[in-house]
Amino acid sequence: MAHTKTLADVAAAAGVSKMTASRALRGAPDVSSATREKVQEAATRLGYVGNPLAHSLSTKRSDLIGVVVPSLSNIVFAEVLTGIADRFAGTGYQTIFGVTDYDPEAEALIVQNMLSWHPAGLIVTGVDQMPALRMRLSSVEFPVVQIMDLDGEAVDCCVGLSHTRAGADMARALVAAGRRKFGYVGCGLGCDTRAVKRRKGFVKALEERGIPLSAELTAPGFSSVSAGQKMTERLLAKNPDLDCIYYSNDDVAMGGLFHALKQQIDVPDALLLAGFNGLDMLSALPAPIATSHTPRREIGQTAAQLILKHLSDEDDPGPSRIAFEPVIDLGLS
Amino acid sequence: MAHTKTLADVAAAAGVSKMTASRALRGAPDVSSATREKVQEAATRLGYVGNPLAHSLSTKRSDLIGVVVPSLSNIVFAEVLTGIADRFAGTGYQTIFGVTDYDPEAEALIVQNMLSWHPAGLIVTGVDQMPALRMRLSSVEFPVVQIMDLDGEAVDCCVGLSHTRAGADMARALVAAGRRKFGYVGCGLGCDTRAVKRRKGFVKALEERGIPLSAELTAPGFSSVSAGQKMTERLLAKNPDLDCIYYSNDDVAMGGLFHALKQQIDVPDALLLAGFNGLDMLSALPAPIATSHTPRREIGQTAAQLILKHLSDEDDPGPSRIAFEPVIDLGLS
DNA sequence: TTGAAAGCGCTAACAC
DNA sequence: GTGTTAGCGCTTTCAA
Repeated sequence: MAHTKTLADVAAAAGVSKMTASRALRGAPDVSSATREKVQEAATRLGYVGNPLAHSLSTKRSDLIGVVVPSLSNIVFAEVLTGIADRFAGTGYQTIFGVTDYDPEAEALIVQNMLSWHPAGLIVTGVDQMPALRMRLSSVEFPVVQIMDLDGEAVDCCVGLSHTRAGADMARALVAAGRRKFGYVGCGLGCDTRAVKRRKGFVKALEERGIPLSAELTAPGFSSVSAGQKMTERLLAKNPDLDCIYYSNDDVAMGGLFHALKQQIDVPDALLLAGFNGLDMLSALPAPIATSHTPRREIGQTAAQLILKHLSDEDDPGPSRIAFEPVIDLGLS
Repeated sequence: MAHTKTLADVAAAAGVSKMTASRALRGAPDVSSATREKVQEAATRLGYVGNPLAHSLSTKRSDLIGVVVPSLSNIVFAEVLTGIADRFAGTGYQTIFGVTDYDPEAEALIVQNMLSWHPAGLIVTGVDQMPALRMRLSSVEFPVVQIMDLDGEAVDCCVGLSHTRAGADMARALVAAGRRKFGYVGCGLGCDTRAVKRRKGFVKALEERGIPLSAELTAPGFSSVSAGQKMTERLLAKNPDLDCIYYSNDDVAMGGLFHALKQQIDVPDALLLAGFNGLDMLSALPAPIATSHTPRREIGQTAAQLILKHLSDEDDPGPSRIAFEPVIDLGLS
């Protein structure tokens, strides 16, 4: 590509001015269809590709959508991203993304950096940003969507679910299913505020029914199947009489199941395991894991949709708050 | 953000010209340390954030790194992305990414679109791009790294492993472990060229030892645990005498394991299951799955590192080809 | 060591 | 309907 074709080249080739070419290519209303065709023909012939850099600098608005997630090793966020990418595919918007590793300061830095690109919209995970970042976000002039979590105050738009309530709902469902001796196993509660909320809702709902949490084991570090396995082993060694364990998520719960299978523990009759997310994989497991199904992909799509709506609407539709209801599935058929 | 601060503001505040401010901020050599400090002080005081759009337009080179992967629902690519993001964190480069859904035409479109951003580098998955895209890529003036696959001709740099050989190695290891009646189960071979290569290497290595593939079941659609479970059930129903099944990857193999566990099949003694990737999760399973451990994260980091090297070096280091050797683990302790 | 002019490729705002 | 002018915010000349 010796010399990238510019609008000027197209205009020259079509025998019109740069402005007319620009208008024609963007489909502005006031261009005669004759010139429009001339210009389009010239553009395709030259293989003209617009320069979004120049475009954005001129309009002070890029077609970039910033997306910030805490982690990618967790399949859940990968699915959310897929939903986002899905919805933006073919719209001309480009997603740029950042991974915070659950570090609020890293998040602030990443967002700050994204802002310098003058994005058309921003999607960030959760509602628990640092105060400085919240303030910064509330003063931007493009749509901001906070996803996954509804427990807290949103800056602008918000798509997700109440994790506190999800935890409480699960507690009620498990009690209704006859469980009484509860254990809890969690990973990364130091940084995953949503897992903390679920645990809190869970414990509170139990207490409201006069049932204590009999045992608990938490660990720093990211959640993983193997962590779940080891922690379950330790928890059960000290508390063999539990009839139910609530986990910070499905991954950890699967580790618990694998331990139980090895130990020939009767799941779910003797011990019911409950996670969170409703990973597809669960349906294939040799024994059931109770879970709350969350629409990850849909959350991503909805967030993207919301941004598109804000960008297309003449009149700003204002902040929205879209709540999804996780569906509890105890897996007891 | 009423009026975003520009370089002109900083310059004015520091009492110098725009040019001097620009040079000072970029750390150009020929600026007196006195003015440099003045400018830097003014910049931080005003909260100045450079505009990468203008910068890129001017230099005709952005700080964007394009990353194209076939899918995100597969944890493998999420891990590669994590590695890439890791390495670029704090370098000032921004990754923009696209998901092709294993569609070569979508890939061509996405890359074309990325090129218009004048990225500083590009990372694409595999070496099997459409000819038109290959040609396009070979003529760009920034580093291009193809990742994951080494079986084919690279456009520029290449980081990954030979899937053909990985399949063959696994076949040899399984034969050495005494297996003789082989089955194969695979998903999405219509689009996942790397899985196809592994299967091909596997079958060929078996043949070289005079062992045929006794049974095979493939299906369109993306790989998943549940697909693996169902397909294994069907395969074993017709071929109960298999003593080993090779899967297109670990996900599908896990589905197979779950089926076997339900059926009380003795894994691995009666039936050995083999996948590919070496997912962390495998170590927690109640029965072993043979696998080839691939360094996903490391591949991502290496690709990023390669780009950084090309961008920093005065003299172009030229195309590199970095091969990783997957480590086979039969899980038979 | 510093500054002034010109321009990256595009578009908003006016003329014609 | 179409062209002209003047930027967007930065950097690359080149001159001082």
